[in-house]
Amino acid sequence: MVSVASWNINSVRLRMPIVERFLTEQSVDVLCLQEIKCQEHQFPYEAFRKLGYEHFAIHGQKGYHGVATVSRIPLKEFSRHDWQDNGEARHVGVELTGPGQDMVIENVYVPAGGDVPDREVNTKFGQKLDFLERMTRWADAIDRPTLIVGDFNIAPLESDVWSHKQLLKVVSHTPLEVETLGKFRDAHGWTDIGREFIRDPDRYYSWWSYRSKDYRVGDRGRRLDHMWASPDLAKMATAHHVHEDARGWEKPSDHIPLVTEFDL
DNA sequence: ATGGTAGCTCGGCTA
Repeated sequence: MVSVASWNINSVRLRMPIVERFLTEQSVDVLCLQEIKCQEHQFPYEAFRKLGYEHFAIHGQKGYHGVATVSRIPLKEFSRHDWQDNGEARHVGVELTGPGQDMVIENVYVPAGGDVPDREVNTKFGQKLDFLERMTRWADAIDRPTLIVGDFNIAPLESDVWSHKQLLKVVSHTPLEVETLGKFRDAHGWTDIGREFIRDPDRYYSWWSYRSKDYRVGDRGRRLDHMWASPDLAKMATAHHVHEDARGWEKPSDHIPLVTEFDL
């Protein structure tokens, strides 16, 4: 049995108290973090080692973005893709070398894409689409069982957002983004593990904005975080957990952790 | 129609 978690942590240094709480309570084998907002040398390695997590693949940068895969199972880092071609730290790929041997885990932080869903007036939106298209070309060539997790910054289904109608022109839920993410899915035949366990049209959110006093009011959430697996690997998934309570913890991230368990 | 909050770092960007 191998369990893998994904969590956009919005500064790993500031968030260590709730990371410790999560790891102590859930005891996952591998934790994939996005938005660590620090450089490799600033990463809180010791705090993780004390909890039994001694294997790391960190791709950081100063102040923004950054991803980290932390594990109590030995791993080997084997790739850092720059699908935006601008030097931002948004991906790290590892291969487990202990239990769950040969499993590949890709940890990705897709660009948010700015406010205006038009690449002519908003460069960031174009960069987001370009990132997804380069990732799609990469996925087309994958030839081993792979799990890709992270903050995709897209909520593809109507049941992934609090109001489909009100978010149709909001970056993260526009038809163009959903179509572009659909091409990525089709390039490898990914299985959306979250939706295998919480079927459409059931409500499933992983993010609530900080820009309201109480995230519970109106429940204006979106499912921006995902765990997608190669078809054969997806068949080995035995459970999926959405830790919504973490949004209400002390000094929370605006995203919550997702966990998938595999019988390998 | 607008502005609302958070983090990094100390002005302004990113989300």
